[in-house]
Amino acid sequence: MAYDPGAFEPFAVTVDLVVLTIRDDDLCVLTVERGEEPYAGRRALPGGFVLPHEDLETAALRELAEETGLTAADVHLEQLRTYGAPARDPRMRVVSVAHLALAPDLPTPRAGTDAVAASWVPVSSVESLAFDHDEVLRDGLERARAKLEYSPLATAFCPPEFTIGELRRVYEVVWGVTLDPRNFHRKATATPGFLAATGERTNRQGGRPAELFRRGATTALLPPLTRPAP
Amino acid sequence: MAYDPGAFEPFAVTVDLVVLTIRDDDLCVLTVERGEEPYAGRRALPGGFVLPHEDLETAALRELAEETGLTAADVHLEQLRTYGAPARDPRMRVVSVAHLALAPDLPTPRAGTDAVAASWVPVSSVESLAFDHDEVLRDGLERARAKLEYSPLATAFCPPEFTIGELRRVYEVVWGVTLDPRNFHRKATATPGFLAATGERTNRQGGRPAELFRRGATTALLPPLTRPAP
DNA sequence: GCAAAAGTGTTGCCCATACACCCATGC
DNA sequence: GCATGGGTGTATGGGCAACACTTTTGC
Repeated sequence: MAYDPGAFEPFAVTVDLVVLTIRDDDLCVLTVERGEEPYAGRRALPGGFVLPHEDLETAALRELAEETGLTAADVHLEQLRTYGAPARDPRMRVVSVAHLALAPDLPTPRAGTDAVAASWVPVSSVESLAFDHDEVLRDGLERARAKLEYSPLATAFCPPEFTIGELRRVYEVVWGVTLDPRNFHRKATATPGFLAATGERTNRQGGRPAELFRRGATTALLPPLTRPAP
Repeated sequence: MAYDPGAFEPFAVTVDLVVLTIRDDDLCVLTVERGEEPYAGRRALPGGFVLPHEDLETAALRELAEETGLTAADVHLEQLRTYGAPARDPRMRVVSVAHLALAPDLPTPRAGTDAVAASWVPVSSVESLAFDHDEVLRDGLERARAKLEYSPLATAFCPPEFTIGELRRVYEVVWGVTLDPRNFHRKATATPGFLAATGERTNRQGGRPAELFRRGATTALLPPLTRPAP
């Protein structure tokens, strides 16, 4: 019965990454081009095998660093879901623990070592990824959209200091909606722990200089920022 | 790099189950007693190895049937999270895909084949489960509590036909709160797709006979049933 | 009648929306 | 001045908590 040693089948375990960022007011996902069969030439989500003594999250961070140069301090990373259909990889039995990462737009394109063909693709124009990665991406997007409502996750798309307008654009791009700037401002600043004022101002957006904020200490938004119906 | 065949370490992959039910107005979790080392004599969540050609969800359903006799039609089952710390099992590298199952109270105790020491334990009096199962249980409870708000999941704790009062008691027990019966009734019946009237009545609760409902067709509660603050 | 549970009506408050309006900058 | 984005004030409407009240059973 359970955990009878010796009676188990070996599996390969990988981590796959749904890395999202916002570039030019577009929600983008990191993809790599596959060089070998199966799915040679097709785009896929970045990922790789978990090493023998490595935690799952550590493996995800290592892959993320290899592909983007980003480290744990730069991104939000969380486990998404595990995919283990028997035939999802035609070569062998592979169970993949997918992770979701949210990153601010990178000024430097990429610092990766072996990220030969990695590139950001707007999620609206992604199609036919390798393996079951279309489904993984769908699940990741759904998770990200839902979590913006009740967690301060949107700040993960922003640089360390940001304006309310920049934060609002994150919500608008991820949700694909337009929000009232006045009401959004009131709501965001009124939610306790969401934002921490810096006292600084910037006029990088043009118009009247805006206050700069850092992310606050809370991990949950009470009350939540609700998504408009349709 | 990613998916280089031959360069992977074999892992054991298991499924673990957080099976919740409500017995005597108490939220209970299914546990088994371990017969062998490690953690011999300690209680643990039920689980076991994924078979070579088996889907993860299929494996979870098989384990669930072995322990409880419950089948897919009887329960709500969803993937919870995957646990893969290198030393979580001292014998070998094991990655466990935990699942959350919600079941109505079972009139028949258990129909399992090898469920020697399986038993329901109130979650308030669970302590020191084997492996990392305390953490798994905590995550499962948190998921269940959160999902009652925005999904019709509470009906999974009820028999096929139930009254509003029975449904309300599910919320009260899982959340550990008391709810206003009048407002709950209004809210539950007003949420589109949540409940389907049967036209039948029952007086099994005593007092004025209550209408019987079945679960409705929706998978999301709009608007959600919000949990009271503290 | 009395207790218990189901269900309805009503009221007042809070909060979200919509939008008028003012502020501070670049050009 | 004018355009652009930042930020505040305020009215209106819908939802929800609180609770009075009625209904229908068992004893």
